Amino acid sequence: MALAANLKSNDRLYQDLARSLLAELSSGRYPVGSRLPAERDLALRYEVSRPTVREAIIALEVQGLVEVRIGSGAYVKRLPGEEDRPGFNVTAFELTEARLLFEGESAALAATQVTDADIAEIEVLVQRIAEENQDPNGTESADREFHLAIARVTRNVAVFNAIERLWDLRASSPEAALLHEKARHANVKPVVEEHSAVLDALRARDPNAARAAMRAHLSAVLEGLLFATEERALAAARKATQARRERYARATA
Amino acid sequence: MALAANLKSNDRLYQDLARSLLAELSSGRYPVGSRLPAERDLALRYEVSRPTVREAIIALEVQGLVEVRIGSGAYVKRLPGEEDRPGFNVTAFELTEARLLFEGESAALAATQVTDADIAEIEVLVQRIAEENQDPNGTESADREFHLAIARVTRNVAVFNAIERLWDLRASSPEAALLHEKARHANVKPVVEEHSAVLDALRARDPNAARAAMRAHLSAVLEGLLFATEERALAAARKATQARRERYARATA
DNA sequence: TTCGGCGAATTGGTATTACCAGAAAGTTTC
DNA sequence: GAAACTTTCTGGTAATACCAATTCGCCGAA
Repeated sequence: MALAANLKSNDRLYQDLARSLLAELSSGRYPVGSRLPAERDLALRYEVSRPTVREAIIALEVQGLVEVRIGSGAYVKRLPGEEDRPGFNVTAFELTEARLLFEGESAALAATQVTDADIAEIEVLVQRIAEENQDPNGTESADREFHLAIARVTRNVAVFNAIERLWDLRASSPEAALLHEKARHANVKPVVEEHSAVLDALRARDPNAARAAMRAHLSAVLEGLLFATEERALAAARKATQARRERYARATA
Repeated sequence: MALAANLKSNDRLYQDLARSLLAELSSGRYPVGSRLPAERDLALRYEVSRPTVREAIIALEVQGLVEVRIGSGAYVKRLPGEEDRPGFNVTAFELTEARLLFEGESAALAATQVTDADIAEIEVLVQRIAEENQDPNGTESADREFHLAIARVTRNVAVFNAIERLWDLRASSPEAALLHEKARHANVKPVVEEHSAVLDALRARDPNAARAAMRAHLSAVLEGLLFATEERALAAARKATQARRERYARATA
């Protein structure tokens, strides 16, 4: 099996082969620590030459996915999905808490920098969320765009990138994506209202109001998240986050 | 020239060769857009076989450093030093402003989560700054450790990573490093006092005081930064940042 | 002179074969 | 049963050949 027919053949052979091997890693066929077939065997199986197999394996090696031991074989070092960048495995709660802190300040700074053109752009994004209500993916995208647009208004690349990164982490965390989807379903209207409140604060160029509105919005998201967590019977997780939430709410009240 | 003697030969040949090519890219011999010698030429020059040359080039290609065009050659796509992660070119002002916003919240959250053990650890770090006064690198390192320790106390990995990333960006920005070094020289004692103020707020478990102390500290850093910028006769930059600073100060007053 | 096209030279893409060195497993020997 | 040897398997590297895509110069036509 696994002949040349499996290869897409738009790229070079080694790239196709690397992609195929990547897919096999993702499929769980070769768990971390296991050994890949010998180069000669892979060459036979995929009907390519051994140099081509070596090129594909080197491509995986450079990416840190496999480790080649001379005379022994190529061993799986890391699975494709497991990013090596730190902070990949953050909980949905941590991500949203971080957004609550950072995006609140982002909104406050944005209120001091915002222009009329910015406001017009953000108005469109607020509308889009309401319009794309029917399509879950659509609202997800529009929601992201709204928050990133505000971060962009700060005119601070470091601030923008930090917040964008939080969204990227959320996208790459299956748990977070799942929880947010569950949490958002019944909440599209409140989200629009809360976004509008932030927009109003920006219009008024009032940083404190913008911070408060953004924090109120993300506090609501956090609440929804905890509710969704509870629904999924993650009782243990809820216990920990609940205590934490109360402690933080009590301290900042 | 450039015989096998250039290769370190501890690793596999393709790795040595890739390292040699990387060094040549860094040396500016092959600027972005230029073409590398043909595989056959490289094989002759480095006294290796063409498959080995191909493996090395593929290693560079996977890293996004070169782009191989069939029938044409391998072209330099990106230089080794130039990180492709976004936000690499942020100004020192942007970085410190972002820290002012984010680390203020980090300190506030930390004040709600801090334990006695955390406080003991941070006390040591505050002391180290005063002690390592003579060694610029030492104070730089101790300064970083202090701020990251507080971020760690939040128990929020997303928060910690975001702040750590800001420090990493600062380290990789020559301009920021230079400016901070100039700005810090006469300010070690104030820094220790400001850090102590943050520590006191943590001891009191007072998030609002912690936020205020951290923001005051980073505001002072920002002032020093602007002063250093001025000293370096970056009048134009100062004009932009000055106006920005005033607008933000006026709005949040 | 200029422009278009054709063809040779160059370059990367891939396959084949061969041999070496390190590692692992099996066998023999004590 | 354990140690030493031997066989076998594995990756590392080299050499060669041929194909396909590109490039570029030559040449002829306008």
